[in-house]
Amino acid sequence: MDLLQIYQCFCDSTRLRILHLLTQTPLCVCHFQEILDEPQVKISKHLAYLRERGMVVAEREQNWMIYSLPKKRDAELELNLQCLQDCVEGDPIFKRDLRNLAKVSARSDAPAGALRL
Amino acid sequence: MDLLQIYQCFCDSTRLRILHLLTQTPLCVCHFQEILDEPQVKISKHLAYLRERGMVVAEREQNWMIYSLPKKRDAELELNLQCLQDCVEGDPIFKRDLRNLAKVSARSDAPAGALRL
DNA sequence: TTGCTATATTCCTCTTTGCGTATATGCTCC
DNA sequence: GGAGCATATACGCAAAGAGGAATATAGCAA
Repeated sequence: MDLLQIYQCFCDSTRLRILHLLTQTPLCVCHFQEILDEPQVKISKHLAYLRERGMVVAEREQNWMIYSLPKKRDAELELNLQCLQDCVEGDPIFKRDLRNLAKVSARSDAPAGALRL
Repeated sequence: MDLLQIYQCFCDSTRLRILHLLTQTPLCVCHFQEILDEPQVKISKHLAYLRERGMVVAEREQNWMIYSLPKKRDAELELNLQCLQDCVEGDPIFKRDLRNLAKVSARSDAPAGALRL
């Protein structure tokens, strides 16, 4: 995974929001659906895109697929994720996503692997 | 110019190399051609792409168009340009670009507005 | 088995992007 | 004016991307 692929992954708003959420906690697809308020197919395809490029990893837990950032990330990804977090500070959409994440996590109806906050 | 547009501008290798060079100095099109060793039309179109999105500004100086980063850049662009510089530290292609830039600037046959190192 | 939930994939369409060839524009000098 | 240099734009094309509708797959429960 090189720098160019990082930027390619970053250049869609849904993917940006997904990655931003994953800097907080692992999540399953239905959480993304609820937090981002986007259709399942859209979420699923963007997650596949990210996965093919090594930006996220997935593991199945019963019915759910838990997506997370890879444990070992190389320096470029780490730098850019940090930069992303700095950049979206104060952005209303990303802030709302975090609020929605808090709501979802408060319910704690999540599979064990997700929502490790 | 929002964050998404920044990433869209960053997700092509020619544009990345152009922006990387511009963090060093303003340059005209023929300098990019020589430093990057890419055809004129390719350079010109990527510069147009960047210009349309406010990532670079251009001013004419006689026959030449001098491209540079905007004097006032908002925080997101600044952060990402810094991140880019950190990320390409040690990358052979970007290093070669800098060497080629040094060669070109040593010749100092540049229009007055370019190569303000 | 059947049914249900969660997720992935296929098919299709539309738009954007990237590149090359060719041509146009803008400026300067004669 | 014309020639020549530097740069931009138009056109065509192939490939990638994004989204929706429909369908397929995987796991679980009864």
